[in-house]
Amino acid sequence: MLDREYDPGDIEQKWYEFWLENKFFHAQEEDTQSDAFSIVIPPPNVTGVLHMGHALNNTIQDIIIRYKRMDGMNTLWMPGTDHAGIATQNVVEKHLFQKGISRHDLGRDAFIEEVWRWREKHGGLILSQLKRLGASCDWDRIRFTMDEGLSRAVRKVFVSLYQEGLIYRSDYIVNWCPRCHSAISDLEVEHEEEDGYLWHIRYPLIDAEGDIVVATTRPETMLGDTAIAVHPQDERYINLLGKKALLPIMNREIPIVTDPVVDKEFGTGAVKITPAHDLNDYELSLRHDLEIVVVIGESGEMNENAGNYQGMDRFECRIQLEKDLAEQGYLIDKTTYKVPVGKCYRCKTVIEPYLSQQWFVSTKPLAQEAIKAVEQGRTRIIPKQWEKTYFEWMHNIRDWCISRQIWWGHRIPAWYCDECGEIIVSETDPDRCSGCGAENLRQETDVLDTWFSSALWPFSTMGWPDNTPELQRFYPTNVLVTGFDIIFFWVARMMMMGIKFMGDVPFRDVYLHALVRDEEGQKMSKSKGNIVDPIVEMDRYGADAFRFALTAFAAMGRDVRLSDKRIQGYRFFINKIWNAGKYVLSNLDGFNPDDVSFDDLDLDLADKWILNELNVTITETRNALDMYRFNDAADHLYQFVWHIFCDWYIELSKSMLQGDALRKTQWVLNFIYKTILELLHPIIPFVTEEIWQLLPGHKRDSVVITPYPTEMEHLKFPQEAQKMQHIINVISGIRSIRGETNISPSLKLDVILRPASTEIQEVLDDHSLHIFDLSRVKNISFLAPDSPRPTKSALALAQGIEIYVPLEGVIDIDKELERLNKQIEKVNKELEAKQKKLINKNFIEKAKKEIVAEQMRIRNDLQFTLEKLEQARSLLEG
RNA sequence: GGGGUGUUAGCUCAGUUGGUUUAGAGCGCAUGCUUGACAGGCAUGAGGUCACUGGUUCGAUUCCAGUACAUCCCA
Repeated sequence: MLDREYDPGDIEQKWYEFWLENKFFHAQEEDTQSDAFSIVIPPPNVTGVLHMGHALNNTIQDIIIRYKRMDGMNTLWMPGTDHAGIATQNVVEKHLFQKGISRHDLGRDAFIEEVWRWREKHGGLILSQLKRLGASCDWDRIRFTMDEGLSRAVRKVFVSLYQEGLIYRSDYIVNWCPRCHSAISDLEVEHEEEDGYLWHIRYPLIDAEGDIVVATTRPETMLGDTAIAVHPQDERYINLLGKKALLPIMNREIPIVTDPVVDKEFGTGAVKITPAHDLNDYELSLRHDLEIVVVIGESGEMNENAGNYQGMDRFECRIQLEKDLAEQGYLIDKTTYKVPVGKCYRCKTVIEPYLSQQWFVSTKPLAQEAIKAVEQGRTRIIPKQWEKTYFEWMHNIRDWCISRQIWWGHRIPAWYCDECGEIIVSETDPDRCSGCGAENLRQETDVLDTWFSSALWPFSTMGWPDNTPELQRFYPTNVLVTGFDIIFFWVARMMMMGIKFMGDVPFRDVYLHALVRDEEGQKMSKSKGNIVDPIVEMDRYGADAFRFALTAFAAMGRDVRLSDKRIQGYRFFINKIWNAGKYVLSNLDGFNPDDVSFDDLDLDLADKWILNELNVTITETRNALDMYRFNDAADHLYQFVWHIFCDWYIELSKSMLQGDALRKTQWVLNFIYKTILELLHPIIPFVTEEIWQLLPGHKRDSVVITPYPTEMEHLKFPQEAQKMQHIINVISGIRSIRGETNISPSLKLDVILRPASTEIQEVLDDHSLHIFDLSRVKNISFLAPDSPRPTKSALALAQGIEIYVPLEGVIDIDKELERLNKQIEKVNKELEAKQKKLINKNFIEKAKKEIVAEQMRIRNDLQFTLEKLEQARSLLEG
């Protein structure tokens, strides 16, 4: 006997261990019989803890993989984590800092050892959290981007791209994060508009009278100015062509140049040029062959080229400089201005555009193939609307800065020979220079962007560059499930690398799901304090309720607004399932479905109806899952379990279990309930397993490996289902009268039914037991279709049936009149609308015949209904 | 500045190829129920000019354009 309430705690752990022990999640790479189905997990950061985004993402993947596994496929869900270069380095540095140690104290090798130790100790947290969620990953294959195998893949890809000229090393203005001490890619910069100022600064002219005024949002960069630029057609400055100006403070002579990129509308139309600290200025400086002066260093401090300001932080310098400029009469004006600011997406530090030597991937040729693959449908992006975003970005792709000035990560396999200047890029560590034979080589100190290794994930995790059975069986993967926020970071790059190195796309489908937000639609963040913690929710309501909530809200392409309360709501559903299970089990004493032959079952109308409904639900659920419409699947199952099975069939079964019908009712209850559990298992794995194991006659060791239900031809009963609908309608009609006309709940009613045909009467008569059971009726009598209607009765109308409840001493006449009037008004309105439509000649002529006929039929029905209602009203009043 | 998405019940959202889904669900609300699985429950209800303005059409919540507001991405 099950407990009174469902208590998830122990049950979840028990079954997860059971699944692992039995290796149900383990993919068979040697199995060539069954169809393969594979997913690679979006690797969470090894430093990470499970947040709502992970929870949604992995719930969806688990639903898919469990569904496919039950459907008989050889499934692989490849798990793992990425090494999160900068993030992890930060975490470990912070940890060391508490002990008063900096990474420089340790040195590179010792620090990296420290990171590995840290990862040993704390890196498994998020994986255990995924297990808590129920994720059925193939844990025997777990991968890490810094594993030896994956590192080998990284090297091979790097070398091969370098040899093809698709990786190059160059001086360029990159996004420099002074806090992370590294270059980052364009994607890692968040752009915002902030309230700032526009400073107008006067630069005296050298060979002429007066001065030229420039406007800038970043005065501190002026220390590195090497020119002033104006638009060639700007008449205001036409007389200054070829002249020079004096850079204040630094007292450096700088040329005035013209360039069409200068915006005449901005400020005074004259702009200062700082090639080392602005991308546009840099490109302009190349065209004009300008000097380049770096004035800001790697920590955002002013360097030795900044004169008296050396050593100052760039923002302190700004303040001091403003003061000095004002004092010396160079500052003309300072106005408020909306300034675009780029910030590091990790630490929110203001990015410094910084001229340095970096490694880049030339992405255009790779992008071309990735575009083609989606255009040709070799990879589908779902929902389709994201294709446009994908194409847009791919078409305008810029080269990818892949070098990072940190220690934790894949060290770039390049060596420099100081003797001859040769650069050696090689998969294996070289011991001498390939150019001059010198032995003192220096390895590049930079490491690669973490996303570089993530881009290889779909094949590196399967053993590439070796040609493994896994690759043969499971590449390309069937679907990638991820949030749209990393479509560029990750999806696009995997596409490029997969096509390049595997010759085929990395995944057939990309399913992009919503982002999880809070109740108000705000992004969840620690600083806002609006975080809903998945672990807390699972502790409170169980993993199943949590998963079901996520699934039910995971409509395609939308945000998921989640709150504690909504998760609680779905716990009630889990509890409902639990209680239904309790009911079913308590009525199966001594029952074994194997003792019963289906053909001998004498099924009742209600049985055939519920079996038919089950079939419909199976189809709907499968369709929804196949189309990634998880909320629809959840919805159909919720509706069937609660409002069809529990509300109707269980109630009907109570009397059927009493007499001769015991056996077949037990069979139906068991069958329906077992199928429900199987249908629900991918969404709510724990509670379904717990009860499924207790049901008699299950054939497998676990619901995990039980075939997912399919439509069953021999259990389709559409006609019986229709007949049953009459019974349901009558019961609802009676309940409605009772509910609205102040009838005492304990009072058993007399009911008169007036069916529109003898056929319907037969159905009602044969199955009146159900009506008695569910509507507290003591007597049912029938009126022939042509007999007069009873007077002084309440009326409810069902399809083809009039339901009368004599009101003598039973019914509140005023309430019934009120009820009738309300209905009459409603029907009247609808009827008018239909009339209007059917009067319209154009409609009759142009609309399809079937439509017109159907509209006429509806009109007639409405008219008929109206007449009945009005008659009932006059009978009451009379 | 360029692009995407959204606006449907008090709240959160479905609505898959224009006409029956005469606009649905969950929560909330109202009324009544100690119903032998479940009060974390049962029954019955109330509640919507489908943002606004035009267009296409016999017919628009649905297709198209514009407006307003919201939100996200890119520069």
